Amino acid sequence: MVKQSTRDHILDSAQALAQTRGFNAYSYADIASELGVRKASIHYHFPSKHDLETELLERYRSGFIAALGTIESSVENGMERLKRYTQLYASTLKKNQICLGGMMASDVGALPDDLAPSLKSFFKEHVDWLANVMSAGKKAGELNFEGPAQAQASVFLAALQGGLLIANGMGDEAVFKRLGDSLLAQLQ
Amino acid sequence: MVKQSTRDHILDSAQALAQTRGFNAYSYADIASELGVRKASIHYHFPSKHDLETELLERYRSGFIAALGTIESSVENGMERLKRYTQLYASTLKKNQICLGGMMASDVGALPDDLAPSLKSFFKEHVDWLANVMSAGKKAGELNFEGPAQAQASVFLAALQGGLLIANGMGDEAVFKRLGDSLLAQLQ
DNA sequence: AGTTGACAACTTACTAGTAGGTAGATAATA
DNA sequence: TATTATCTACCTACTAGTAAGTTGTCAACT
Repeated sequence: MVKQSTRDHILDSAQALAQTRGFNAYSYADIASELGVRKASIHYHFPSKHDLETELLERYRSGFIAALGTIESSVENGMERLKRYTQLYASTLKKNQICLGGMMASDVGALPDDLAPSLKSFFKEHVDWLANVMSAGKKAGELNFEGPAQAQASVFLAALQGGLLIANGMGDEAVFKRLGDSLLAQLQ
Repeated sequence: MVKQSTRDHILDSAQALAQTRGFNAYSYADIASELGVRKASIHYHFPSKHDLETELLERYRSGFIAALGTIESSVENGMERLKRYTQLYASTLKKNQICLGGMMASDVGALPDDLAPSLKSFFKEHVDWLANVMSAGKKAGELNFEGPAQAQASVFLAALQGGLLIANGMGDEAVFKRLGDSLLAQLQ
């Protein structure tokens, strides 16, 4: 952890608020009071909320891609890779948060239109990564499923996103744990 | 369609707004202008926004239970019942909306705590209904899956909720269509 | 039949508080 | 001395919510 600038702190705070309360239920005042600075300082770094939102999504996207790279380089087995992927979601849930992408998707009707392409890419990247892992895992005999890997990957992603949503809504971590286990068991 | 009171119109409008923009991104002013009445009229029927939210969820819950009853009484086959269930979600997506329950779950961090029990019951009702359909369908040889029906039902619900979220976020109905097909095919 | 009272549904006109955003002064840093 | 970062102080628009008054309907009393 190198030097954390105010700018980074703002993004961190905004992200936590967005993933907890929703993309449209936090304000510059919330961030300011959390960081102990004035609202105007935040406007200095992010002139409009739209600027902040744009950067938030971009940072989340690239951060997630980095996390996927870490998984690939640290474990070889397909099943193990999927397990690690679900753990990424589980750690979000522990903070009573859902995926920023999922939150944006739910609030897309109240968000500026120009965020949509980036959000679309976010989901596409995840499905593609999962499909690759599944395809390779099947070939290696580590994973077992019928039909195209792409379809299987879509179901997997949707179930995790929905599971995160439901478990968060029910305030019950165990719901997500069981879901993840079932999901992985089906690929055995 | 019997007499639609202003009260019902308010609920309809609020529900549409909540399912489109999010539970915290619509105002009494939005509803008022949509209905052509004054804000104060809405406060007359629902003194606080909390009152409106509570009733919104209750109405949605009981409406959904009624819809599940309709499915049960109109089709016998388990696979057909699940298909009809997924169509309920698909029709929501057509209006660029997601499930009100899913929307609430995403915004639960910014919602009054006393809505939580009702939301929890909402998801529980759905999983239980799906588990019953699946269990009966398996016994009748109409559905095919391994492991407990409850686990299967949880995955099914999570995948549909997540699929709705993702398809809405991507602005692509076909994504949900394919997901529903895969999901049902896996139970064949 | 005509008046009265009560109530439901809705209005206008207002409140205090919060939203995002800006101008201009000031402090820290290179 | 510039530049960067932060501040105070403000603006306008909008938020949920309230008070008090107006309308229409309907039943009870005379």
